[in-house]
Amino acid sequence: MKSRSVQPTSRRDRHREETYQEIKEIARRQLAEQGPGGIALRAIAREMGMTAPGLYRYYASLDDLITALIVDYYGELLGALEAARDALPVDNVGGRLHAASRAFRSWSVQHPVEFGLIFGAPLPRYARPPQGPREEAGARFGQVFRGLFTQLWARSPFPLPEEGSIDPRLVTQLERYARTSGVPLPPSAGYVFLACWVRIYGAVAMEVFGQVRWAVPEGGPLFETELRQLSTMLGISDEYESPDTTASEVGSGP
Amino acid sequence: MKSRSVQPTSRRDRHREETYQEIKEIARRQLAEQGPGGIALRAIAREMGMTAPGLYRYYASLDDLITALIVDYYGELLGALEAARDALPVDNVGGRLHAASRAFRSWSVQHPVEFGLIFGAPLPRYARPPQGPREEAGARFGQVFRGLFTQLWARSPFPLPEEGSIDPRLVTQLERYARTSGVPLPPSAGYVFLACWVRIYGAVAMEVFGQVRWAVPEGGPLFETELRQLSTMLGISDEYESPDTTASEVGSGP
DNA sequence: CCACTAGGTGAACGTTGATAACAAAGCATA
DNA sequence: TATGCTTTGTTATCAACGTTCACCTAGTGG
Repeated sequence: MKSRSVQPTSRRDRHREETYQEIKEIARRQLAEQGPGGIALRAIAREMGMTAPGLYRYYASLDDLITALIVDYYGELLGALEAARDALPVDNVGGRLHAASRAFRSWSVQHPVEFGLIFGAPLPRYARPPQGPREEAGARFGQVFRGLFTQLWARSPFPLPEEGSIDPRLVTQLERYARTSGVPLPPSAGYVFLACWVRIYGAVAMEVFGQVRWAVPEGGPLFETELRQLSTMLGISDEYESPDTTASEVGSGP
Repeated sequence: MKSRSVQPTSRRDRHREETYQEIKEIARRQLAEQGPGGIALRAIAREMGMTAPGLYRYYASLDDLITALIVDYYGELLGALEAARDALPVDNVGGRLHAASRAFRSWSVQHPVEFGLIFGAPLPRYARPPQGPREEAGARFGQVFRGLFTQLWARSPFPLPEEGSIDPRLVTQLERYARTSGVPLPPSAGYVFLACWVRIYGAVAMEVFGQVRWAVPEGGPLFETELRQLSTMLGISDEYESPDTTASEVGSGP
């Protein structure tokens, strides 16, 4: 790794980068089409006009490839969230929170398999690396909501549940979290944040995993209602607006 | 299929039933130890002292085996729920609801892989059968909470959100659900039920899938707090009691 | 021009799910 | 009791998988 040259994009390096992208591209299509586990090194190589062992010059194992994919997906989801958030003015914190939440659901519904990879049970043989780019991506992802939430709290504090109604052990945990991660939220506000996230995650996960179909054929309305309830809870119901009806139409897969 | 004999448990039938159980038993251990995807027909056969094709006399495919496992797990989870519920007197609806909810979390935390199989993303190559014993098991599972919830509502109606705050499409969906499934709940009460379930499912899924570890190392306290909040929302906070502290200690996996 | 290395191939190992052809039990009936 | 069908299991085989090794080739840098 002699990073001597100012122009690190040599002819070969560019080709290598292209190959990286091509591999991931094909893996993505396999993932989306065949579901997880449909990612097969040999199939990728075949489609690329290569042989399987050649891929090991790029990824040390299938797990590494999948990890790279997850990181990419995380990044794209993060991008979608930030884009939705930044489409509104900075002072409209409530609107930004709504937009980010909706973006989270939209992306998840449109990428069910990928959602499962990120937020669901770990893949069969796939061992989740404990500390790596994946965890970092997760942290940045959480930061979006955390940031908006703390802004909201700083701007106009919303009513909190009594401390007594929160499990003391949870209070301890939240205090430690606030201390180590530098999030200036009192424990009960931290709990409200967690509770909000639980509802958003729960609603989306249930929809994506087809776990709510027995009651509700399509998850959009439920999510919208949850969002609205949350906004009243956080005192930003004024900034709640029904989404564009055209944007909520999503053809979910089988 | 001549069901002529009154004694269907012939010598062979018993042996066959034993073999069924042995297969599932080994598959369960593989699942728990190796994670999903660790279930391999050949490995099962090897461990049984058989050859792989012989297993096809019992299950038409690996998917069928997994489906059978899921149904079994569903049944056991259901049993745990009912047991926890029935440990309390029938008139203590609130307590029963708490007990069932806690049983749901306990089982899920103690069976993370199995939980993923039931409530998470479908397995790689596994195609979820649209209508079968699995759906039936899911229906019975939901019935536990639905039953308690409707009882609770019939006994002492809790405050409901204004109809106007619920997405009209969701109202329509809930009306249709109440009509087709015979659950005598007004739409807004149906929404409250769904919202409660979203929070319970969300909290448990996040804990099991390790999606909340960044904030909270152990999910018990968060779940308890959620449960308590829900009970206040449903007007049964009087019947809320802190669980036995000894029962909340659960050694979660790596 | 020459040496070195990155990138790719072929063969091989051990694994998987699945099917087809065939043998041996078990069981029931003539 | 003897015959014949059904159930249960085996062997052989196929196609696919991840991964490793030895080898080759083409491009790069000195």
